[in-house]
Amino acid sequence: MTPLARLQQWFAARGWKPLPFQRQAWRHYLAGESGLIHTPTGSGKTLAAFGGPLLEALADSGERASKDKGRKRTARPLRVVWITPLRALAADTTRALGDVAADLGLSWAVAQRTGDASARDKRLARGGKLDVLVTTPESLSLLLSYPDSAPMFAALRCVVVDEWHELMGSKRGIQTQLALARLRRLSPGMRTWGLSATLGNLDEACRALLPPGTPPPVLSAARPRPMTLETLLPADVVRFPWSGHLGLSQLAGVLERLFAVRTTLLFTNTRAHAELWHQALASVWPEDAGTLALHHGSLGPAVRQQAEAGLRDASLRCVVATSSLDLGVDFPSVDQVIQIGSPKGVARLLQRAGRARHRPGETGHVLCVPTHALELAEYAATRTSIAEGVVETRRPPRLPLDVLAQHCVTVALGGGFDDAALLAEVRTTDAFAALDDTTWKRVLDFIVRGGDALEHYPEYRRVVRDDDGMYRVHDRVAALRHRLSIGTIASDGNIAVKFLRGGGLGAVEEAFLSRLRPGDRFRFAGRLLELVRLQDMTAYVRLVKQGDGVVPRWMGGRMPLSSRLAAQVRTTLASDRTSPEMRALQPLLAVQARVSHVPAPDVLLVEVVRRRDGQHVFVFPFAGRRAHEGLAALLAWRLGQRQPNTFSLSANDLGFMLSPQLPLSLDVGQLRGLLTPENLVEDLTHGANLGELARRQFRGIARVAGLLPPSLPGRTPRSLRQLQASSGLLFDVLSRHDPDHLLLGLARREALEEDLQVAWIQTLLVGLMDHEIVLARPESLTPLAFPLWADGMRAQLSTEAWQVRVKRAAEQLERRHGR
DNA sequence: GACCTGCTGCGGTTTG
Repeated sequence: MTPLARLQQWFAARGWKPLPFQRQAWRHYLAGESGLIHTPTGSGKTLAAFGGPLLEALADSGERASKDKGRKRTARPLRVVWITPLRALAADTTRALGDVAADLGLSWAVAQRTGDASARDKRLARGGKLDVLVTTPESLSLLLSYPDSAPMFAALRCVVVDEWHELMGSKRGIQTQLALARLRRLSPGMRTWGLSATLGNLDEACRALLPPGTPPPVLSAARPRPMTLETLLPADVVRFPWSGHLGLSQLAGVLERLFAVRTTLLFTNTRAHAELWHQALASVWPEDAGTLALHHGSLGPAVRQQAEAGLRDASLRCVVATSSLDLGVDFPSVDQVIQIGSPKGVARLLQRAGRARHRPGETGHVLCVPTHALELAEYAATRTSIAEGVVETRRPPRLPLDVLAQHCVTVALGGGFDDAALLAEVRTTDAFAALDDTTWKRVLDFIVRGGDALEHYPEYRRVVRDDDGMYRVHDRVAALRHRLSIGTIASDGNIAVKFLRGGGLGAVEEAFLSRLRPGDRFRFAGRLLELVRLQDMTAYVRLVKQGDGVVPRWMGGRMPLSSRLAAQVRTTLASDRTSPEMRALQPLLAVQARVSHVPAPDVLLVEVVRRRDGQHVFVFPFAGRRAHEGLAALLAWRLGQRQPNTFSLSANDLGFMLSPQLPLSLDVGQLRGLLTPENLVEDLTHGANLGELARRQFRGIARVAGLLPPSLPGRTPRSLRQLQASSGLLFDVLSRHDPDHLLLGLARREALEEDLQVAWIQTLLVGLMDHEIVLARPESLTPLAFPLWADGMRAQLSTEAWQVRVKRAAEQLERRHGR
């Protein structure tokens, strides 16, 4: 039987037929090509990517069987490396790939090599007795840091990178690019196949992943599954909050929908919100409390695994989760997905909606629960974007030299490298294609000597150039420290939360816990806890039955609305009159139109309001929160240059607010002058305090580049304060003695590009040049301005004073608008 | 009567 017939037989035994994109993928694979498989639904992608290697192996084993008849099998080389971003996926994939191979009669050893892999698997991987290796980018780098790994990869046929859309936009993706270049060098015949969800820039995804050359095949799995987006409309939008994010006023409606089906995944945008929603649901939960669970990234593995197991065996009715459940193992028993608050992006909502059960022929569905009125427009805009196939892009970082430095030490450790050869290899990656000779020399100088400012510290002399010209690591301590700090994810300063008798619940930010005193209560992991003592970066707690407690606020990503979605919101506000959300929002938009203007494309709305608490200037570029923060700082700086003044700022996804201490008199002409793209970088550098932003960026960079000592296993982890101190010290030393240091330059560049989004602001300002500016002077806060004003007040006032102010303002508005 | 904007991800030990 031919290999293809064998594989088809395997499909037939399950009542399946190979899908067209799977057959295409196999054909390209057998022709020796690399490519990308793009599957909106995720179904069938594993077999699309794994079928090629299977067919090839089946053909080989047929040949070998006839040649080697009766002879003992010789050692087999590793054939496939499968990279996944999640350990949980590695375990699942290992099982799945092993099963298929075994079914087809291939006596393959399939094992995983991740941090939590079994000792047997690790031995197999290091010992070179494997056919298929499932791993993470970090573990792959670790393997490359061992000198005995090179022969192991010498006959590699294929690398599959799963969930490439997740990796490509981050430094983990860059680490992957560099590792792939290494593998291609060790095994020149190797193919690369990527698996990706829907993405706005598939071409870029290919460039970043695949070897340079002819345009690769990009295969799509069938047509996307139709998806419907439903909004839980508030009973009366006019009385619905104009501001706020938690949305507990919708609790009753949500509860009703929860019990209309068996199992629900309820997504919130922040960990604190997940805790609060879990608490609220638990207080009205009509059945056994054990059927409600919580899942977020600060919870310990045991707590999370319990929730995941409950989803797998369908014993849970509802899990309240954050992005920690966006990806990962599929839970076929989930019937319904609910999204609380803003979806923030098309891709994220699609991803979350896709977590609900896939039944053949059934459309996907997500129920959106607004937390304030304007989110209705976000939902309508998201639906339009989905219908038009507009999905966000992910941009790979350019020339991240910290990752390169780390990779060079890895390669030096894994048998050493020749300067010119490694440079050529590194330049085959998309990220470092433009790396110039000078910078390369400085990277080498950095890992060999520590650079000008650090050359007197022996711990920064990690790599040695030997007499034969090869760069190697000789020092055992340096080797250990390097392996301990491989990877690009920095997460420090968390305090473990543990019960007195063992059991760990997870980790909470140092800044939060260090404010509590023994005896204080807080809510975490869905429980009310009392702090007993704080010791060695661990908080020992005991369970409290009743009472009240604060919920930690974590510091994490900012989750701004994607710029694409923000722009769509403006279009929606201006022109969508038919969606249920926008019909519901009409009364509010009528207020907005009456007292000011409703924003429209090609129009920049500016509102100047005078209140008893001072003057407020609201600007609505609809560009996403990050850009608005930068723009607010820019305008404040430019205004301050004209006349000394002090401003308080606030920004959200739709616009920003400037509240000057001395009132301004603004006209359209002045606004134009303030919004000029000229001198942008310079003004932003001063206005947003780039130095401080760069200093903050530097901590992560220093860690990736190997300048910060890793905390040793089994020892008390270093506190955030210690880390900040050592990275701050380094930053100062370098700034003083080596101001041109390549990592300082990188920190400034990242602060400009990522924190401040200069490129995007530049595009925006150029675009605004031919927008009409509408300057309105409403007598009171408009529906658009209200959330910004409330935010700004919160920053200034205590919680209670803030509540009183917001309430009073809301009441005034209500009277004024005749509600 | 209207309040709770800060996500996710990984990683070492080796000489019994």
